[in-house]
Formats: sequence, C-alpha cells, structure tokens
Amino acid sequence: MDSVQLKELLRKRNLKATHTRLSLLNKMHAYGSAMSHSVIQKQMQPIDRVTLYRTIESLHEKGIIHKAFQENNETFYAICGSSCNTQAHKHDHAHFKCLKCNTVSCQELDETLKISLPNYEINKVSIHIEGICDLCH
Amino acid sequence: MDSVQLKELLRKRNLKATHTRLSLLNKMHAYGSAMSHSVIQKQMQPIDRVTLYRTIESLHEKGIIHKAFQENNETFYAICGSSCNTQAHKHDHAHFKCLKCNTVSCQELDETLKISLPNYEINKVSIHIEGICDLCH
DNA sequence: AATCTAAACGCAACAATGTTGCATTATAAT
DNA sequence: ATTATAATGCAACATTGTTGCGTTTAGATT
Ligand SMILES: [Mn+2]
Ligand SMILES: [Mn+2]
Ligand SMILES: [Zn+2]
Ligand SMILES: [Zn+2]
Repeated sequence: MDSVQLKELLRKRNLKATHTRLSLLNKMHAYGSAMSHSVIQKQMQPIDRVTLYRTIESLHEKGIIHKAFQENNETFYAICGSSCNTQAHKHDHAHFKCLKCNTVSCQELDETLKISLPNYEINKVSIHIEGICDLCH
Repeated sequence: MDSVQLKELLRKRNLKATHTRLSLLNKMHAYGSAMSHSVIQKQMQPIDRVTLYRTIESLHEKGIIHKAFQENNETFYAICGSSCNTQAHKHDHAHFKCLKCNTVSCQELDETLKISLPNYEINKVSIHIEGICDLCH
C-alpha cells in the first residue's frame, strides 16, 4: 500500500494523515510480521513515548491495526485486513509465535473453529499458538 | 482440597509449604473463577509485592496455577487441573471472559480444536473467548 | 496564498507493574 | 536442637502506561 492509499485510508477513518501515523504504518507493512511495542519504539525513534502510545491507540481504535499477541508485557501489533473498520475488528485468523525466532504472525486457519457454550453469548474468539515456524523448523 | 492435601502437593513439587503459598491457594480455590493479579494482591495484603510476584511465579513454574487470561496489564490466574505438573502445563481448555461481570473462567470445550499448519511445530494452543456468561445473560 | 480550528504532538509529572540484590526469617531435614 | 536451604521483606531500580497542558500541524475555509 503506497503513501497515497494510506492517506486515503486514514482520512476515511477520520484520522489525520500525520507523519507519525504514515511512518508507523509503512514500517509495519515493511516488517512482514507482527511488531512488538519495543521494536516499534526503536524503529520510530526519536519519537515521544506518549505520542507513540496515542498513535497506536488511534490506529487500533479505528480498525487499522490489531493486537496480535501479548505476553510478558510485550504487545505485538499487526495490520488489519479489509474485514476491520471503524465499527469493529473482525478477525477469524489465529496468531502464531515462534519460540525460536520470536516472530509473531497472523495465520489463516483452514477450519473455522466452532465453539458452543450453552447459554453463553460469544463475541470474540482469539487463538494463540506457540511453536516452531516453518523457517526455523 | 484441604490444608493437608495442599501441603502434600507443594512438597511433591519441591516447594516449601509456606503460609503465603497455602493462603494464596486457599483463596484461589475459594474464589471460584480466575483471579486477577490486583484482586489477589488485595486479598493477600498486607503482603510484600515482591514476595507475591515470587509466590505466583513459583506456583506457576511448578504447574500448580496457570495464566488464564491477560489484557490491559491485568493477568488472571487459575488453579491447574491434574494434567499439569512440574514438567509441563497441559491445558486443552479455553478461557472465557465475561464483559459484564468481568469474570474469567476456564471452559472445557466439547470439540477439541484441530489446527494444522504445514511445516510448523505446534507446542501450545490457547483459546480466549469474550462475551456474556450464562449468569449475566 | 493566508487564516483558522480541531487534532496531534512533545514535555513533564505521575501511576502501575515488574525486577534485582541482599540481609533476615522460616521451613523442614538431620 | 542444630543446620542448610528456601522464602521473605525491604530498598532501589527499570519498564510500561496515563494524564494534563501548552505548542505545533493538518487540512478545511476564506
Ligand atoms: Mn491478526
Ligand atoms: Mn484454565
Ligand atoms: Zn521461527
Ligand atoms: Zn458474567
């Protein structure tokens, strides 16, 4: 996605196309897998920490990025697909963390998981998988 | 599980049966659902924060409790079943968070999820579900 | 192109969470 | 009872996340 398209996307979601947002989205696209907050911060420096938190929050809120993984106070973020928008995040994919290279990636699953909990209302299901990725195997 | 059994369990896992550990395990048993760190801390006071972190860590390490849920820097812990031990945590159940009462609970699923990622090695799968529980529905 | 306004930014200050080192105390074996 | 080791409490520190506020920027309007 080039700079023009990104600007369009941001404005469509009622966000100003600021340097910070464009820079972050470009880096996330280039990265290939989900980025941890600390990696984002390194790549974005010298940015103010607070501004970064607020930038991430705004993109998250508008369905442009999503939290892919969280462990040991490290949150990983990934770009959302076309199914997400300002109204809601709709992810039916899983998130995989490789224990060797520590990469976190989004994984489309062949079979969609059907969960039945009688008398429960299910709004969201997240699947976290840990193991060894194809490249490290 | 009474105090004598708990002491046995702790010693079987090479942990000393200290007041802190017994107290925490009793509270977790009594609580009925997964406890958040902050709730644990309130119920355990006046305990030193560091001691609490180390107590939780030791019980987690030995397969006596497990992390059931994590979000917004709030970790929820639950007692492990008989399938966990010093060697490994083996959970095939899911974790449910009710968005009304904020309760986190362990849920056995009828169908076991079959995940196939070619050329990946899968060590652990966690399923997080959010919605409204039976009591709040 | 200049003007204007709400959104975004940078900074300071704070709060919460988690970690490390070390002296003291408790557990449980001898 | 004695003793070795594990656990505890405290201080100090590091990391992570939040709030308020004055300044700057995006982008709409004139
Ligand atoms: Mn994803
Ligand atoms: Mn559980
Ligand atoms: Zn890998
Ligand atoms: Zn509920």
